[in-house]
Amino acid sequence: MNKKLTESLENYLETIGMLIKKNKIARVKDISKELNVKNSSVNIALNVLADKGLIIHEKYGYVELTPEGQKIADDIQHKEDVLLRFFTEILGVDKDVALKDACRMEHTISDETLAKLIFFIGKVDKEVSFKKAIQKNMKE
Amino acid sequence: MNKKLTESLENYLETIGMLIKKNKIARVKDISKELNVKNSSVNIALNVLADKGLIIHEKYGYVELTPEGQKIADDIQHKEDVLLRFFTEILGVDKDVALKDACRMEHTISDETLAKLIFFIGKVDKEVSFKKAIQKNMKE
DNA sequence: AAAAAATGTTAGATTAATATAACTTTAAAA
DNA sequence: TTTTAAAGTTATATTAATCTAACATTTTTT
Repeated sequence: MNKKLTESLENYLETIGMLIKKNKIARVKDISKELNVKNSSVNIALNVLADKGLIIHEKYGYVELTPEGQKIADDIQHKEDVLLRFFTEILGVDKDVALKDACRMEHTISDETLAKLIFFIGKVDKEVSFKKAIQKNMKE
Repeated sequence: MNKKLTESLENYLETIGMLIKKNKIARVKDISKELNVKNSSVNIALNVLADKGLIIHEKYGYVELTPEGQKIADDIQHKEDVLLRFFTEILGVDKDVALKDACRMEHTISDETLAKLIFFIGKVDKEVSFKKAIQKNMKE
C-alpha cells in the first residue's frame, strides 16, 4: 500500500516529529533551519507529505503529524538511536561523527539487520562477561 | 579537490571495478544489467565519470578505470566487504539481506566509523575469549 | 492602527538520475 | 559479403529535490 518514502521525505518527517516533541509545535522556519534548506523547499515537501496523508498542514499554520506520519517518524528516530548507541557505546566512535553516520544510515538499514543490532546491544548490556570483553578489547 | 561523488556514480565505479575483476572487461551492457538501468543511463553516467577523470571510455569501446577511479572503486568495495562481514559473521544476518544493507550503507559510512568497525572485527577474530562471548551470546 | 519585520507561499529555474525512442556502429549469421 | 541482430549513443522527457525571487500573510513594533 504505502510506497517507501524517499530519504528526503523521511528526514522531513523525522524532523517534524523531533520539533513537536521538543517545542510542542513545528513551523516551516524551524524545519528549514534544522535541515539547512529554504522555506520554499520545505513547503514543497510538506505538500507531498500532506498528499500522502502523513502530515496536516493548513496554510500559514503549524505542521502536525497524522498517526501514520507519527509512526514513521518514530520508526526512523528509533533506527537512529540504535545506530548511535552501537557506534558510540560499542565501537567507541566520536559522538558527532556517530550521529552523522546514524542520520544517514537510518534510511537504509533493513528491519532484519536492525533487529539483530538491537539484540546484540541488548546482550552486551545484560551479559557482564560480554560487556567486559568488549570494554577490554575496544579500548585501543 | 575531488568533490564527493554521488551514490549513483559510486555504484557505477564499483560495478565497473567488479566487472573488470571478474571478466577482464566492462561493457555498457554488463553495467546496465548489473545495476538494472538502461544503456542510455549508463552512457550518461560514463560521460560524467570520464569528465571527472575516473574512467576511460572511447566510443563503442570497453570501459576502463583510471588509477584514481580504481582507487575509489576499491575503497567502496572494501567498505562493502567490511559491512558484509560484520552483518553476517557477528550479527548473524542472512547473507542476502546483509549484502543489500551493505550495498546501501557503503556509501554513507564515515572513515572513522569504518576504522572502528574494522578494529572491532579484527579483535573478535584475534581474541578467543571475545569470539567465544559473541558466539555464545548471539546464537539466540 | 499603521508600518516594518518575520514568516510562509508560489512561480519558475537548475541539477541529477533515470526512461523511451530514434539512430549509429559493431558483431554475428546466412 | 550482405543482412540481421546486438550493443551503444543521442535527443528528448520525466521526476525529485533543491534554489532564487517575487508575492502574501501574520506578527511585532512603534
